[in-house]
Amino acid sequence: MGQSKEVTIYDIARKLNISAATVSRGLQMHPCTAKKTMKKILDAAEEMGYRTNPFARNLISRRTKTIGVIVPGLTSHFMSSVVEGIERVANKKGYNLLISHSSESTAKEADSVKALFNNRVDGLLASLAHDTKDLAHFDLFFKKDIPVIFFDRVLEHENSTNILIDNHKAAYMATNHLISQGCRRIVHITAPSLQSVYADRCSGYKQALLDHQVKFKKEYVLVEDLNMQGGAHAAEMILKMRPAPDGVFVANDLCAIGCMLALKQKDVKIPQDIAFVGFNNDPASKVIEPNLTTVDYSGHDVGETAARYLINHLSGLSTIQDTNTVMLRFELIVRESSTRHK
Amino acid sequence: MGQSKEVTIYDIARKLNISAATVSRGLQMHPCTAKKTMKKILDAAEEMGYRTNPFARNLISRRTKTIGVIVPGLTSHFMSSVVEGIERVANKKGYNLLISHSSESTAKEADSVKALFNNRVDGLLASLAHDTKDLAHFDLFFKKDIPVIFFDRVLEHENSTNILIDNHKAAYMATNHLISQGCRRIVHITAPSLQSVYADRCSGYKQALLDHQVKFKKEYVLVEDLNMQGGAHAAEMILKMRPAPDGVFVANDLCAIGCMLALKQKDVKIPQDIAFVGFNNDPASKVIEPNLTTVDYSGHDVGETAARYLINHLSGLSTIQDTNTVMLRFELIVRESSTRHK
DNA sequence: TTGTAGGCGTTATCAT
DNA sequence: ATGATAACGCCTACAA
Repeated sequence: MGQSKEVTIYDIARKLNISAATVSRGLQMHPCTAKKTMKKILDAAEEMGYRTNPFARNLISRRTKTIGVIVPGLTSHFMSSVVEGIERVANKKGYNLLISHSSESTAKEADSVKALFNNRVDGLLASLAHDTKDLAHFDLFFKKDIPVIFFDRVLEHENSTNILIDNHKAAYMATNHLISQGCRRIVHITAPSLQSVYADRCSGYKQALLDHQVKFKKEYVLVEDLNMQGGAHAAEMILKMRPAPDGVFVANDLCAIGCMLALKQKDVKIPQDIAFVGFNNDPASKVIEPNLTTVDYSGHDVGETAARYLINHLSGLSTIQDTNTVMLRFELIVRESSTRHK
Repeated sequence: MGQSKEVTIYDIARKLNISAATVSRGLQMHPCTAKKTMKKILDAAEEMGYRTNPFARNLISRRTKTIGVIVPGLTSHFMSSVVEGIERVANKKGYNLLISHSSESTAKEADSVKALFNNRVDGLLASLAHDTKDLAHFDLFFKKDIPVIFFDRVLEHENSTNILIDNHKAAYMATNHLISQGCRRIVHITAPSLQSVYADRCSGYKQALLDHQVKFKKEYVLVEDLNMQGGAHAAEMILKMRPAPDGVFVANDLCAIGCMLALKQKDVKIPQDIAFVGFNNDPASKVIEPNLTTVDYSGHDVGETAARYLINHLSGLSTIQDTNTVMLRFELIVRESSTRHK
């Protein structure tokens, strides 16, 4: 619409009676420019409302200063924190973000990959949809050696760097904690997902049982959508089990909460009848009563770390290949939902 | 790093022994291109792994097909829903999103505006930081007639379109509901903010009191940060009030929840002693006990509407000027926290 | 229907 | 230290 024409370096050059080349150098603070001319150029640019045209620049530099981000969804507290973290770092380093969400659909994820590829992002940060079981749709990037970093929801793959926490250990600690509180019939609720996050949490759970001579029963592993509704459904299963379970380790807080609410409605006492541990430290874990014991790790850290790694790599400051997996710290936060004795 | 060289229309032209211009037209499905050559071109493009260079294209078209988004933060369920909505529409229409968050700081907001301006976004969607009290930092856009649409957290201004709900009416209904439940000493918790969202909610509250001959007391209006901590702080104030209030209308769910938790800890009974209504239908409102009555409106709708308006405008399909404010629908969802009689 | 040629705003490589 | 000039990849009159 009313887009008035833009000021170009030629306009500045004309006004100052110098060449466009000099203006270009002045704007970039190129060392071999006379201090005086540089100041004149910068002042004129400011005054005339000049802004550099990123497209002309990118056309030459062949880099877009843009990072693509793919997340399964934005509405979870964890994921939105991650994105905030990414944005903070990217902004500071002068990178733009192209964000898209897959809504947990591999098809959409693939579309996003293609779209971001066509937009020529310099690199990609991604967290996978639940039903994504291989990384074939990322081949566009792998083939061209455009760096891709996966975070949290990752899959093993040689061509990529993964940023996550030690899910096996976290799950081990969570289960361990339940055992130490006296639980012996411990249910595990996990996602219908092929990502290692969930596989690792499940294996940590099993390992803890094993190490304490608590027998693993595969009926105790419930596969549900990891939201409140999935939790409610799991509660129905749990209510039918005989003997009744006395502990639940859930791979996600909201699901745990949905389960707790459903059980409470049936007058099951938490933690006396059954104790709970969740995962992710969602704000709602401090709202549910009793407050939910959970595994805490910072989304901001995940996002910032991922962005920093990628940008360092893009700047040639570091190589990615040598550290294929980055583990961030986490912490088990003990609250009432799992505290059976004082 | 190994960025292999890109295929250009010249490469395709050479291979097919035709001119680059024809290739260009073929790729755009320009009507006056022979069907046969077009097919050849598209096939060759596919086979050679051609992807159009958006920068060369933008350089000519002077449009970036990019929309800037500024939000105060991403971690609230509402805001992340809005962004999801925006992203969905933008994607479908072939627009990219440049997202930044102000962390509720006007200074950062101004930085983002400048950054997005320099990136030449075609338009802007923004929701303001709490302490933003004028739109001067958006002048860059206003002066160049680059469309800006504000949503939810808006400020009155002639140059912009606002997308929100009728906050006055929603607050009126919320307060009304408390009165109908028998509450007469109703506290209102609001933000230390100059946005009309909060002013309108406050005025709706006052109007409802007025219409029911309930006296307005300015001590009943508490200004707090709208998060759980702010709610806990408000609870302290409420506990000191004599006579004790019997209802609270909070401009935000999380704050309401923080307040409820703090009061419950002091053995105040909800809703018997004091009833609650919140705002936004955050998922946590179904976790707190008793479940929180709240005003529901869809973040997805807000985002999709905002994006659609902007894109229609950019496509010249509609004009923005004639409808300066768009009101979306909302609904009061009554739950136990405000239900004093059955 | 297709080809020629010029330009979009920068940057980089030469000279000067 | 500065200036001319040629890319960068695509689009679009205009001509053929």
